[in-house]
Amino acid sequence: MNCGSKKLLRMSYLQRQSRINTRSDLMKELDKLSLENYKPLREIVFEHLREAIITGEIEPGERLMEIQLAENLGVSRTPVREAIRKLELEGLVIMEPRKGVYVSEVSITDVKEVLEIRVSLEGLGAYLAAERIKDDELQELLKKHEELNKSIKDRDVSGIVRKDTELHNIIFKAAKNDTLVDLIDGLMEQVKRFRVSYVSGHHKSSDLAKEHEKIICAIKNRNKEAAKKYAEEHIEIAKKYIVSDYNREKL
Amino acid sequence: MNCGSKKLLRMSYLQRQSRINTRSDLMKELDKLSLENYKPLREIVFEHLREAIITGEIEPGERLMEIQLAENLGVSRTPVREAIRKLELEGLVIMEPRKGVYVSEVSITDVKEVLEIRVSLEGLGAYLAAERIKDDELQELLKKHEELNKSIKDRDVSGIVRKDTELHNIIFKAAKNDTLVDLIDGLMEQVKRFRVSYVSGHHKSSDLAKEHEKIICAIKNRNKEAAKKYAEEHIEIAKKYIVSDYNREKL
DNA sequence: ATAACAAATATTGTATACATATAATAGCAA
DNA sequence: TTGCTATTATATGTATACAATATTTGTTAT
Repeated sequence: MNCGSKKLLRMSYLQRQSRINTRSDLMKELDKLSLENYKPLREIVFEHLREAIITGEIEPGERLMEIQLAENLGVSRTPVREAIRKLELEGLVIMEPRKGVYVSEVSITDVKEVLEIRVSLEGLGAYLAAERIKDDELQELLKKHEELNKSIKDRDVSGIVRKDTELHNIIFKAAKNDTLVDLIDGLMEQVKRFRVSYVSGHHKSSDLAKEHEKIICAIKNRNKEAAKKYAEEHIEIAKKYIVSDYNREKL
Repeated sequence: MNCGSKKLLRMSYLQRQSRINTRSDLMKELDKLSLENYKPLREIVFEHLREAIITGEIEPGERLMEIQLAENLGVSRTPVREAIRKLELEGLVIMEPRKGVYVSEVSITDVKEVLEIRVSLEGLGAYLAAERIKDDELQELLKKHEELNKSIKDRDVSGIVRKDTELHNIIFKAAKNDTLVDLIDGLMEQVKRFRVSYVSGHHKSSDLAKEHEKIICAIKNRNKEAAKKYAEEHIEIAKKYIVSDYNREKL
């Protein structure tokens, strides 16, 4: 595993210079800005490690050693440890006290469980969105839908994945339930780690388009129950493809 | 705020004695046991603080200061900091970098959001339970239901709350989705912090009994859709009572 | 009195030191 | 060899030291 060039992070710490005593208003303003940008090292390390785990750069089962990570990142053990505590609570790593920390494995069972839940939550999101979406959000939704269809037509896979994610995010935002958004985000982390793409290659593009169409129409027509039903169906289908992809790969 | 008698925790650290070189098998066995029981200080601190926050012993908005907490608990800042990182990820505290850590506020909006989600998840739990429950789990469920009804008949409020929680837990266990269990647990923390009891005093006992009856019958009959519907209704009603309790209190 | 600045203080952020436990290795007896 | 103990190395757990920032207090000039 390669965590990037050594001492990469140290700069961001040393950059912070000591106080200048008499300063202009402009300097104060600049200072305030740089403060707003300030992130503790533990945050940087946390995000870095999370990214590395989710993308698979650090593989499941691999051990995370504090000293080694600290040296690679050019920081001390303290921020690394604090970052690891958060990863632990997110379920990305497993701690065995006094033994060490290991990147947790994601089984197909875990993914099935998560998607089972996501079926419900996506249904809820669409239901609430149909109830609460505002006009400008609806416009945004329709626009994103068109963009997605264009990506589908162009067979631009990475574009499809991106636009699809954005589309779902717009719906969740429109549902006006921040807790729901956070919950989904946390859940999907597990799925992302599982190597199959969320938008399966076998999920026929034409079907995908139709499914979205139905959901969006229902939301537009403020038909809550229909929106819920179609959204649930949509994820249910995606789930089936992911599972069958997995089985295919297992052969 | 009083976090208990000073130096309370230090014992658990000092208890761990240095190694005895030649030891019997029995001693090894004892050692293994004490190891399995071993919890890092950060865990103890974490659980302690979480409990204190959930019960309201530490109030929303209150500041958590590392040195003070460490002194009160008789530990150093390190385990306290690591515990706080976890509380932060759970949303129980809010961190402002370089400023401090504050116990997060729980608004009625948050509670509404959580319960909105819980309606869906409880429905999902009952649905899956109806599909997957095993005979012994069903027996356990029926037994708990009787116990709950007894508590209701006796007007034993704390008994009702306890049995109700246990009943719901049995259903979720039967759903065979561990992720779902963890998710619900995390979510309900927020509601518990909100001072209204989850089983509202205004939720008529007779209704409560009927609602449970319907859910359990549906599960028993393996009627998934009905189980889902009744479970959703049940939480929806509870949600209404909690919200109206809140409004009443606000007067 | 009050605003602005400066010094002092308290608190968080980070690094390091020390203690203890686990793992790995080597030596030794049966 | 095999199994045990002793030894060493390495990693984690905890405490403390140091650095930088925020906050409070105090002082001075207006």
